[in-house]
Amino acid sequence: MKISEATKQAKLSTKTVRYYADIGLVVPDVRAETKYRDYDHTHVQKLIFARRAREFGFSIEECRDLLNLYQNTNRSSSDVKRLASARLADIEKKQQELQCLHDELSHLVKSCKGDERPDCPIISNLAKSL
Amino acid sequence: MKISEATKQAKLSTKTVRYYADIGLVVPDVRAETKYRDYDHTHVQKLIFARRAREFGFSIEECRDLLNLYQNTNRSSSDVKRLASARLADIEKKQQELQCLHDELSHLVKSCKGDERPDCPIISNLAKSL
DNA sequence: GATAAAGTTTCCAGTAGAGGGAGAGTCAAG
DNA sequence: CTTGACTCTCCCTCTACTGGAAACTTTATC
Repeated sequence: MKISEATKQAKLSTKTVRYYADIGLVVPDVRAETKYRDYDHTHVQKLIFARRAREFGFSIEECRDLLNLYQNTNRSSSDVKRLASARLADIEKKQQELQCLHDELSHLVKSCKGDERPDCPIISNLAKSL
Repeated sequence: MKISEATKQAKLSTKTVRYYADIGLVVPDVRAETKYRDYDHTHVQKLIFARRAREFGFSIEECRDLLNLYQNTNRSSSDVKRLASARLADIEKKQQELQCLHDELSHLVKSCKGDERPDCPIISNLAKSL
């Protein structure tokens, strides 16, 4: 199938699908005469797999690893679990950071009257050198 | 003062400080004869302000807005509150997304045995087209 | 005063993960 | 046969820097 059909099934943009071909993440066949990319069902499956992994926040390189594990029927589930656990740890770290930010900023927002006067604890706090 | 002293006080890298000068965020004087950037105390204050705003996750353009509000003694605190509230909403949205990701991924990680066998619910789930 | 080391300058390139658009070739329908 | 829809490659843009090279200035050492 041509690229538009593949993007439709995989729910990705043509730009993204071409990009994934360029970087070797999901590489279709290419019709020699027309230079058109030619995707089959397995390519589409890999695109879907990649999209979902990206949605989980895996980087392109992690997606590459996961796709290799996906294709490798000899893999052990521990290999996959290791990648996913690392990603989970990233998420948890990010969650903690965001929680700190949220607490600080919401405290500032609450303490700011938000009226037409210039006094503003948000600005004052940002201006503190620590 | 020269750039290295400013970076030291503001706790930013020289690369970053020069970048901020280039994009017009914090623009120092320039010694005509040597072309060396010349920072004074108010420049350093702005650099610190910008660093802290960045740490709060404000974009460069938002930092620019906040710096304008910081310098504008006629501003109303509601202007600042509006920016900070928008940023807070961003953070809360991101937190929700991360929570969803975390729940899904931790469920998958828990359900994966992580042994030497190839069966892996993580891979199976990523391969689902929805 | 000479020289070496450290600091500063500009400029160019690269990062992740695409998106936008130009200009040219290809394909299917009317 | 032509028109419009696709597709191709190529280059530029974005964010917020970081790294490095070559040239210049300042500072420290002898």
